[in-house]
Amino acid sequence: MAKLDFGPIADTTRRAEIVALLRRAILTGQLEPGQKLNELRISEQMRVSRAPLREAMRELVQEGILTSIPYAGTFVIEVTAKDIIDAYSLNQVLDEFAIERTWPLRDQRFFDELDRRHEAVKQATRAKDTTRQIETALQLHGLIYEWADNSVLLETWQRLTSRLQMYFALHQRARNEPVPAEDVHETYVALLKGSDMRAAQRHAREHIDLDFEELLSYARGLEKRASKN
Amino acid sequence: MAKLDFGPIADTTRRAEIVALLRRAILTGQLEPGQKLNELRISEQMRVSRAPLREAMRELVQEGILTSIPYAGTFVIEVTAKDIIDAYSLNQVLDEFAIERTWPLRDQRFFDELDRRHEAVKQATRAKDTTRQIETALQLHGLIYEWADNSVLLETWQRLTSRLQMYFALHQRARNEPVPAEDVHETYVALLKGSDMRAAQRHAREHIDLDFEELLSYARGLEKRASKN
DNA sequence: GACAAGCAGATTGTCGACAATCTAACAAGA
DNA sequence: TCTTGTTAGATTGTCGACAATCTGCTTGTC
Repeated sequence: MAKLDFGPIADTTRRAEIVALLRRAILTGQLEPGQKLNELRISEQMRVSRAPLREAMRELVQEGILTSIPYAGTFVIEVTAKDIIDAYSLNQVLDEFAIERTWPLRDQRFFDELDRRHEAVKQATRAKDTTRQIETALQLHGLIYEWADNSVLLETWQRLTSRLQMYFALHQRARNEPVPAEDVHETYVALLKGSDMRAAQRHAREHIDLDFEELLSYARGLEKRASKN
Repeated sequence: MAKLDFGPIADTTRRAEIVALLRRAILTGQLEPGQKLNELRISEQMRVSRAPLREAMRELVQEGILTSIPYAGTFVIEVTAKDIIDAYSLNQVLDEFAIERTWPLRDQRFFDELDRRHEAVKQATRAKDTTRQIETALQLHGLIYEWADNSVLLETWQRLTSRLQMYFALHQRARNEPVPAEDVHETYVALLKGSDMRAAQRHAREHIDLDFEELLSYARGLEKRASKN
């Protein structure tokens, strides 16, 4: 018997598809922070009744990218500078932990997958597809979490990723300029292939990809704009 | 004008109450791991239609204590030894981080609240109310997360707490014997009041309250029982 | 007896309609 | 003018019924 892994069949509930659609719209910034989601309007656009739509929205609320106020509505979360700082600082700690756990488990398959994802980032960069660039960069970054063999850690990372992706997308949209052409992941990948775990951890802690500094300055801009209202 | 803080009004949707009811039932072990939740039966018992019940269940799925398989049902998550180990090891890392962030923010109000929660644990212990003892112990433990001034960290902790509470409740149920009478939190509280942050972190990392060792041995028992099927 | 097809019951997924609540505009009174 | 009460419209929360899907049993065939 060949050990062929078929994997699970796709979820074919409307709910699951709605979740995917909404999530994508939020994470790419098509739905802006603070924006209200009108159930009737969306359900008509999607040709779906409100029941599965509402269930989908509950999931995204719990996922942390929507927020719900009873009898008032469901809204895309607002993004403050503090949120970004908080998410980033937690991400640093988790990175360190993920690298520590992944380290002894690295094997050829890990290195191959690392290269594959790195290549995907470079390709998206060449194609100037900013949305895809963010996606692939986060997937590259997520490999250490998938490899760390800790399901709770992975879940936590995935929740965090949603927000990070949203933050970066907003940032890109705001500055509205082409993404950096040079490859900022070269060092990261090289360190993960190397033999100095501490160095890899230090790098993760100090220099996150996708220039975090810029993201922060964007966040501070948001803060100022918000305080004026 | 007296600066009286009224705080937000209680959510009075059926959905929110159902969430609370179900969560409590799961975390106290009244609903056992792996058990299926029959929508019709539960909605009749609660005198509620299936719509809000289903929405509540979606929330708990996303919260990580239920799992859903399309057209098959929604089930209480199974608990494996690995889950417990994973949750615990992540908890160690988060504790360290939370202590680091809380440390410079400690003030009189912090110490007062620390004592208050510690007292609550002792009281539950004296009353031999095991469920409440677990709850209060986790609340005591959660103070450093509430104080760390990092919303993402707090959310992560709350998710983790759900599972930890469930694990401990299962453990207590399984061994079915009175809880330890002596106070295991004395050292923890003292260290948090002291001036040696490293020592507090080390304590959190090495000796978690509510004897984790026992919990693990229980988890290993689960593993063995499961492998027999 | 083994096995596939098909049927019946139970359960989940989805729908359309109704009830409860909120918001904003307007009117009445101090 | 400011406050308070009222009302209409829109939106969310909930309900009961129907459709889609799964499960286990029965039946028929070899």
